[in-house]
Amino acid sequence: MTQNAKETFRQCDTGPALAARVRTLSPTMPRSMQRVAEAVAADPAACAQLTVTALAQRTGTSEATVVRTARVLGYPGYRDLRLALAAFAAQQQSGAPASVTADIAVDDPLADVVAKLAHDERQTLADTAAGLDVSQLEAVVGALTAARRIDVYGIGASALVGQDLVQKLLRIGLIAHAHSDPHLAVTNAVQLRQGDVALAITHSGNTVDVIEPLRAAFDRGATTVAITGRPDGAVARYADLVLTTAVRRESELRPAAMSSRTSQLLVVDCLFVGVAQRTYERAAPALSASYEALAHRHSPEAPTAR
Amino acid sequence: MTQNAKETFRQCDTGPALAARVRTLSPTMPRSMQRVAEAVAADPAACAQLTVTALAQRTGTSEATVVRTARVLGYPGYRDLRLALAAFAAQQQSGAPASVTADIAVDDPLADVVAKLAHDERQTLADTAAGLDVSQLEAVVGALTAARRIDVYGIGASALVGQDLVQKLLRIGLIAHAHSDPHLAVTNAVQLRQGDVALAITHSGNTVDVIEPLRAAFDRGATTVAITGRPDGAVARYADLVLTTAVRRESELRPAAMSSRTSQLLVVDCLFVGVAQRTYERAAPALSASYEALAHRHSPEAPTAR
DNA sequence: TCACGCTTTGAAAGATATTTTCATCGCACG
DNA sequence: CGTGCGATGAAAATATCTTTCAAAGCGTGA
Repeated sequence: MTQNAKETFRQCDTGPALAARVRTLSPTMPRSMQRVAEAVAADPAACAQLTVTALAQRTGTSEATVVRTARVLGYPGYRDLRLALAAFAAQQQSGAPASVTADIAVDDPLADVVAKLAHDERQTLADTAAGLDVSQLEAVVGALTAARRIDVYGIGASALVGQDLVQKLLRIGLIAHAHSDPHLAVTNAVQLRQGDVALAITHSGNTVDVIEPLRAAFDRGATTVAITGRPDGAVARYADLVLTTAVRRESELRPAAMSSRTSQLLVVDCLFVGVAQRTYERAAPALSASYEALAHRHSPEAPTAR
Repeated sequence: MTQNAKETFRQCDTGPALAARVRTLSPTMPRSMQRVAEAVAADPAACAQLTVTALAQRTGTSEATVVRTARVLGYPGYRDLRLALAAFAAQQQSGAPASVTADIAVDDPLADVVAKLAHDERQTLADTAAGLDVSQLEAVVGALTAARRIDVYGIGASALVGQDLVQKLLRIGLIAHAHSDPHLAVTNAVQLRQGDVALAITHSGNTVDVIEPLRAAFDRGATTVAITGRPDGAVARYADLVLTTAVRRESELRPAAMSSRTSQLLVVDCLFVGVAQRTYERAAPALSASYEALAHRHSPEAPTAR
């Protein structure tokens, strides 16, 4: 039979993307949809066995809500979500032992803490990578590359991420500044104009201290970018471009700052590499130059692979 | 045959067993059922996307025949065969595409960059977790918990990691300072005494600017700790305790600073959680207090779906 | 504080998909 | 040349999924 042997592959990449989407989208959903999403994320294998009605009942919602959730997660309907769930469960079966997915307890031995934290950060990275909108990323890279001047706003843990970005950009010859003082940030923001880039980093998407300077830059006509876990947050109102980071459940011993930082740093790295690629002629010598310069600050030990 | 009563269906046999069963049972089947079985075995992924009607049409048979085939293959009905098919297909293609392990090229599309960076950082985390000496970690946590004062030294990218650690420790009531100015670092280091902790962060293990203050602290009798990728480096000479971070190959577009930072941050997080566990009585209220305090800095926006 | 409007939600109607039923067909054998 | 029996598909019956719509909830602004 001559069937259309061409790639009938659909975009429905069943893999980790599913869990990622659940975690990324979950916070922006209404309550009952969240319940469904949680149930699905908690036990995909079990949910794959359930009909709409059964899942609705189990989550204490209605069929309509289940279908709506499936839609938000990117499937045409529940039927397809179910298939993806089955696929996901199969893929996951050889995966992590349940113990590392549990929350960190006060009396966990340190070895477990290490395993759980590592697992969690790995998951965060996978989620972020899966959830990143590459076209937005592309646009941000373009804006950064062309910018006359780049201002970065971040507070608390996000301030460090901002500094990381700035360090990297400086290293390849861009003009970038990190601001964590809200007043100075605004003061500087009003100096920006079209062609400049203002970039705000906030996990919650609602941090006033970084939204204010971003707004100021926005009003001045600069290209504004937000790196946030909440693309529906207030920060997005003044952001021309939004890069979404994964959001994971937090707990007392695992503050949100921890996973958001991991997530944000991945985005920052992507930006850096993207810009470095596009300005390679200029960046490559700059990179080696800074490498050379640093060698002097190291003792003359020869570095070798261990 | 079996009526659809309470016959529970085991989904654990989705794997290669499916193909095997098709081959085993195929010869005993009537012609049209064979056609269905063949189609299923030939391209499970594609068949998983088809409805009964579609599969019947494609194989030139009827819905009834498809359902019968599903039954013979051991499933309660077509719906379940379809789920198994999806799971099977997912398992087949589960291995990581080799492409993500390759180095980042100047002309890689941004989507590949994201995938590669994420993959790499995930690998770094796994390596670090695997390579961490838990007994050393335990000792460091103990020292931090008991310390009167904690000084942290880091330069460049490691400076940010140091600040991250300090932010976290301050948050749970410890007295910690980050130093990235080598002179000030030494000046402060000589103030340390037994029972204090000095912690140096350096990827290369040979950064003079952080080794000097660590040495000063060491000479004063403080407990000295190194977080480094080179436990055989110069920094280890003045470190009572050494925590080893994973070292990955670097390249022009993927500076060492990138993966070392990921690695170092994991260690920092482990330290933080370890200390928080051991000082839980004090840390828990402090953590919630700082959380409360921050809430005021966020706008009162309610999260809503976009 | 209260009313307004927008969002969220579930009940039930509507549409599809799956399963069952049953009449017909094809083939082997008497 | 029948006759019997499994194989087969059309169509009915059922289960499942999707859509619609009205009511309830909730934040917003007067």
